[in-house]
Amino acid sequence: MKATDINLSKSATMGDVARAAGVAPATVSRYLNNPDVVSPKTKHKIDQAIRAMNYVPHAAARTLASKKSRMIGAIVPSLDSNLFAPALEAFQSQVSKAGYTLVVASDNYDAEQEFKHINQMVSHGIDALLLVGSSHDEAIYQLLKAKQIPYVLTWTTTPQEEHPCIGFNNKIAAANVANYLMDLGHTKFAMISNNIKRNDRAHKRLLGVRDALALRGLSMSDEYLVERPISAEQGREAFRLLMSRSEPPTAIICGSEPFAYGAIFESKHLGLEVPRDVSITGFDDMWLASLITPSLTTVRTPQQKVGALAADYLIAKLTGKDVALPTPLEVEIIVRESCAPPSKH
Amino acid sequence: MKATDINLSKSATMGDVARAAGVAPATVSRYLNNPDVVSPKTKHKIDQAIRAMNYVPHAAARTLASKKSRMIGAIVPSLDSNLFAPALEAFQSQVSKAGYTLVVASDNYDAEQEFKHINQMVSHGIDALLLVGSSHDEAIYQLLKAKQIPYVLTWTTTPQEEHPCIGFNNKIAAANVANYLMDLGHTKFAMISNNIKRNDRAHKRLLGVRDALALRGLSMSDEYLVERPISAEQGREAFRLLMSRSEPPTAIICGSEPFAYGAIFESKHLGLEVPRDVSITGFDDMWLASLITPSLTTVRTPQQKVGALAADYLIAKLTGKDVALPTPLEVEIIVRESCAPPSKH
DNA sequence: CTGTTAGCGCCTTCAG
DNA sequence: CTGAAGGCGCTAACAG
Repeated sequence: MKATDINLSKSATMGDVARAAGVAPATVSRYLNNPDVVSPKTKHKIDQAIRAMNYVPHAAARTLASKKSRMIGAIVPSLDSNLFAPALEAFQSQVSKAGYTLVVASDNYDAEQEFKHINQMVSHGIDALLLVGSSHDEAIYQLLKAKQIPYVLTWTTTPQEEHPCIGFNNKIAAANVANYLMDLGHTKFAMISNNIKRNDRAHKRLLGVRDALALRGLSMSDEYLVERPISAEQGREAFRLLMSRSEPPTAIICGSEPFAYGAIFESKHLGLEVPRDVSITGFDDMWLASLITPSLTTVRTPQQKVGALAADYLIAKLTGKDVALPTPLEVEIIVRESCAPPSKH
Repeated sequence: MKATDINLSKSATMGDVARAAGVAPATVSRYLNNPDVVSPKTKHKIDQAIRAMNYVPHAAARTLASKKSRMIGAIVPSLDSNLFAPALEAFQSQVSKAGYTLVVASDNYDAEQEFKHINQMVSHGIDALLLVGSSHDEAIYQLLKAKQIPYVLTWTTTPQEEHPCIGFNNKIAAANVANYLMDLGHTKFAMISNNIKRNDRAHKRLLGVRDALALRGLSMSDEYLVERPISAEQGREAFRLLMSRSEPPTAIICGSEPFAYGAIFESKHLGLEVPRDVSITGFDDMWLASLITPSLTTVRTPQQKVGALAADYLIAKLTGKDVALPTPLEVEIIVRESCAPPSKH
């Protein structure tokens, strides 16, 4: 009923608004982008006209003329899986609060897909970009640099590189877990991990474990490293496999939490008792960790914080503000029931 | 090293490509949008030029000139929570496969936020839009209609309305659950549900239960309906509350699966045994359903299918193809261990 | 504080 | 099958 019907077929343009308000288009533009420099009087007139005509600025035209799209991109390995969801939710929240629109894509841990998506996003003119992990095609960095698009790498920290990162130290976190288990007396370790070639976080966690073991003169042979796609179901299978070894491990470090859930569930099917027969650790501290029986000893990672900080960083960067270099986030081992000293026999 | 350095500061434009290829910009445009009408010879020249200069079309300019942004929007209640993640992942996959870019936002079940996001997306020129559920501000439909933007409502089916929907019948699904429990002999029901005012799917599920009960001369009073934000933790609390009633229910229907998980975990704390002391049902059949003890009787909903079909529908619509009216998807009760006849006493 | 003037990069008739 | 010309809606100097 409103004045909507004025432009049912053709949306009102800035020109229309300007005419209706009796000002020049440029003034309307100012009203929109820099209201402070417009006199209250004309401001009012423009405001009236805008809501009367139900005017909505044309973002593409704006992008074309201003070189700023007000869109921010995010590429995650997977939208499914709770692994990145909390961070993405926080990211989207901050991003939209700042008036930006979020563009997302998932690459399924596939570098080619990632590259394709980034190209598409760049073509769409995204102003900034969130990436997960630290291993990305060099061409990507070149592209981003050429187009001067700010970006952050999340879930990682690589002080030696010059890429801005927001995350925690996966290697140290995993080493801490290994140390905790060694303190309990474990020496026979196994690890269930995502593909270490394609997933740099998984890789770093493995390194952390290996380093920690080495420091105490221990090691983990390759047969005790099981690489799987991340899911509880895969965790079950991996667990079964590991426990069927002639010499089963006394502690299993799961590089991703769903593996740990699967392992714990499967232990019941196998008639094994956690932690008496085998200790299990997770990674992330998802909601199920405290509810499952036995509850899961794991490392708590600041997921929403990663998302929120990443957004803050990018937005600050876009706003031209001073941007504090993000420092690695803290990570904490949550001790629950799934670990115990190895049983002697 | 490539010819990338040609335009480090300023990206190559179509004009640049045209000049390099010795043709007119219009021809390059054709090559991009309608290759078939370009001769193989010039096609080759243009191709060369494009990859030599590392040319990437400027999406905003394209949108401005063509009125098509090649972006598709999706607004979901939450990116977190596995509730919509599988569907969104499938949606994104199809969408990007078709060359579109996905724009997303979450509205936290808040109508105002949803409206704001839609406006923003429309301003950005999205070509199509995915929405969740059937209750949306009338202004939204008007806007979409005015701008002629195809859309789908997902997770719902409302044949009486003229909105295209892709989903299943929540009411019937819930009624089936109630019937299943009544067949087992239950008469004292409770339901744990998300806010029924803000979440139309939750509302429909409640109606389904109520209707089914009524058909057999039963009913559920308001004290046995507990409304909570969706999470296992809330499910625990709701369960505790319900079981502390002087006359506890013998069957609890959970409108969302996390509630059921929480209820089952909490039952152990309370020294109750499921299903002996109380039967519990879920809704969605998430991965945990089969792993938890007791495993969860629930209704399996075709989540990725919803996402994939929604994408197919919208893309077909955009392509101008004949679009079959989507029919309601099937839903299936998965009988596991969490339900049994009520114990007599 | 406001109006004028040029484009931004591409698509789309319309001719040829 | 290809080229030329105009404009999509907005912003960004530049004057006034």
